[in-house]
Amino acid sequence: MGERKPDDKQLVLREFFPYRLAVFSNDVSRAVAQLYGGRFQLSRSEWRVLAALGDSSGLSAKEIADYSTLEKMQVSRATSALLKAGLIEREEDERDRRHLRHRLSKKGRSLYQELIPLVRARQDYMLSALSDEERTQLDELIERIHAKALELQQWG
Amino acid sequence: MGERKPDDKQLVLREFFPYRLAVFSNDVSRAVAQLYGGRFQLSRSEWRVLAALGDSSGLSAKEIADYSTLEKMQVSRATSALLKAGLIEREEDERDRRHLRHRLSKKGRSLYQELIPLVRARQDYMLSALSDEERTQLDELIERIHAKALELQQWG
DNA sequence: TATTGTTATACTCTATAACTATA
DNA sequence: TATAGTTATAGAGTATAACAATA
Repeated sequence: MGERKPDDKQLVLREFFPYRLAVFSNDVSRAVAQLYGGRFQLSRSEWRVLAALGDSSGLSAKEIADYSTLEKMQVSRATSALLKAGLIEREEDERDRRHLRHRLSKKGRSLYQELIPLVRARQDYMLSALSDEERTQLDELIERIHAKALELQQWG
Repeated sequence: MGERKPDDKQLVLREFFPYRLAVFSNDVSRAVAQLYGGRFQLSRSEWRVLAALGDSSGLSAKEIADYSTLEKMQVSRATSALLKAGLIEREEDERDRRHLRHRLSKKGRSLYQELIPLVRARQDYMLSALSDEERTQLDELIERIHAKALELQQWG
């Protein structure tokens, strides 16, 4: 890809995969965050919690964390903020009072229904650069590298 | 890919491209950050500045920013920390004293040369999941989506 | 004892803007 | 006046750990 022969002692940042990927992912995230962060004033954690509850109502904090790849602490902060904003409601699970069951409020559901089509439209616009076949291919390539990355992470 | 038919009113987070990409990119970054963040105690900004100067010596702060996709402010903080740690040196450009020319110190060069092979090895391990052809394909697919993401970002 | 959820702490990242010095 | 770089500030992300309530 370049004027320079890659060797073991040197690294050209713009050709380094983790760097390219981080820049790419940030730009994709920013394109979506402009929506939920702009007019709707949601943080990324809050957006993910809203998306989790829009998809499956009645989740506990831990289930929201699993759904959204957030730490339980981030979920706790996000649910506090969303409660305060009146976008969600919650109540204790009668059968195990350690669990809090969360769901969207009427206001939250209405925001969700306004936001989702906008967010999907941006995703679809970005993916319109690819054919259906290419999208499947991309998914598969990503999954294979992801598995290797998780291996490395676990080895420490 | 799913038990649920995608529609316009609902969104399943784990099937949403920007979310999947963010999780993927974070895991790839973490696999590399374990190296420079662990034994070498570098932040991500510091690692990028080190990589910039290891590749091209004598850069100004602005040139480092352009090279590394960092804000000039992050560069300023990173160079301060790297100076304090004795990993870089700098001096005024004689022809324009607004510019500071940065380079790795002997200690910084030695750290760079120790770090780069480790970092490359992790990249190569992750990419070993793909054939050469697939890597080229992945690069191309990413670039096409990236261009769309930048369009959206600029529109606001 | 283990689990759910909250709170505390500390460091990093991101974004904006004011400020200085040089040109 | 424009540019290079520093500093200040505030909000958000990340990681660890202590803690209370419940099981």
